[in-house]
Amino acid sequence: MVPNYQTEDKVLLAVDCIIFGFDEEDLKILLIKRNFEPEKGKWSLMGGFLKRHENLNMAANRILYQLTGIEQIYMEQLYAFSEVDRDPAERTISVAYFALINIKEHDKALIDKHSAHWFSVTELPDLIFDHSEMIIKAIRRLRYKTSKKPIGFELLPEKFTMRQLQKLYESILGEKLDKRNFINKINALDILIKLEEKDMNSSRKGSFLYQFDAEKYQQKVEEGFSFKL
Amino acid sequence: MVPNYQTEDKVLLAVDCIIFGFDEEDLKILLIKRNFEPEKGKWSLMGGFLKRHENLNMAANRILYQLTGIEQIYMEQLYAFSEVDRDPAERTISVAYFALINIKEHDKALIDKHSAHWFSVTELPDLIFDHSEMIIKAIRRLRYKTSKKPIGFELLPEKFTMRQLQKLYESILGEKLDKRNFINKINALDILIKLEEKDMNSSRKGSFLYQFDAEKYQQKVEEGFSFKL
DNA sequence: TAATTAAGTGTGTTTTTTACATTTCCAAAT
DNA sequence: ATTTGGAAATGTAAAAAACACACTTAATTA
Repeated sequence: MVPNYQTEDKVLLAVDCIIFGFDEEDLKILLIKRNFEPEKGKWSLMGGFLKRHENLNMAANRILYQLTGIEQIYMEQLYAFSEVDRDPAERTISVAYFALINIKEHDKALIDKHSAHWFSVTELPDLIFDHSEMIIKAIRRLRYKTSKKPIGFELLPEKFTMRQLQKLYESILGEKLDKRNFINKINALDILIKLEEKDMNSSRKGSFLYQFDAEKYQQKVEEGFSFKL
Repeated sequence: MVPNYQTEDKVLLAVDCIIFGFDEEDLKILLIKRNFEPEKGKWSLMGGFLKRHENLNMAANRILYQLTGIEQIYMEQLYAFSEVDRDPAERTISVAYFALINIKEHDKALIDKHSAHWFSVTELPDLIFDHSEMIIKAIRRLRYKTSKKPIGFELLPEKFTMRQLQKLYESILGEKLDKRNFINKINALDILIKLEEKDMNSSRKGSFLYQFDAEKYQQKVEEGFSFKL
């Protein structure tokens, strides 16, 4: 009954990261080709082990930095995966994190170094261990969060069009949304700044660019505002 | 870059359980008085260490069984707590679980054995380590779940009155609800069986008893029904 | 200057949520 | 037998939110 710290089993604690990105069209996940055993040559999430001097958030940050070169990444703990045989090499528990990044911002050299590749969430390859399960759970969580808070701006460039934002939401939620209703709802939230600039790539008319207004957002959160999209 | 399983730091992995109960009036949490070091004599969540042959769910079940004597407990993984110094005795990561039980059902002898005690969530004592933080997170999660799925029947006796159910929801959500609207919503869900029996304790008129209809509920879940209360 | 293409915009309808007060039933007291 | 007290039970109208839906505008290119 009384635990004895000395005699208890210790385990390796891994952190695996589901890195979401968005490329104007599809929600994507960054995967690496493992260049080490076990399961060398197969696709997997980027991961690593928790070190003595770190907490899990620090470990996740470190791992994300290793692959993307980005230091301040939006990131959340997802779930601890602990099946006894999940890693055939050794008893390992993995705490999965998911992260949202602007797909254009990361360091290409690091991607190459890790033989990493962006996969659309609708066309994922086979993955090692329980990594597919992790991704399924991450997508579910992202969907939920998206429908409750205006998350997701991390996935877009600093300036974006309403159309891009809508496509992002559509690809996260996996369904088409009505253009007018979407814009009305977003505007009702009142957390975007409409810029004078237009993006002329998508059409002849050009579409206005917007910016996320972090200050207004923060203020609304503090006022206890509840977001639902 | 390439991990070497041999040289990585291993850690103790604990599981701590937030056990919720409901006593007709208040939402409560079951805490134990630690009879071992560190922090002997202080209040804490019931916990234990993950063993070699178990996954985390099994460990949580084992720990819950130890304290309550109940085998099939509703239970969910909450979050992994990993601050480096959270346990002064040794580097320990704790995965918190929360559980919902019928407060009348558990084994009193075990409670005594562990010097356990039910505390109202509004009057919690000081707790060891980061256990208060765990509880705050658990309550937040429970609130969210409650507002989305008709969870919480696990907290009530098999047969209960509408009033009891409403009080349960009120104590989880921390706010008063309108009686008529509550009943209308619950009835709209169509997952309760109204019994002929009445509970005569609460009033002279007596109030009808209800039962949760697990089959109907299951069916609705399969049909993709989404619940919001 | 006509044609093309995506951007931008508003309203009526339906559904959901909320607010709210009176009557009914039973047991206990008289 | 009658009265009384106290919680249980019940429905509707108003407000708010969600949804469906189609035409006009702006700028470029042929």
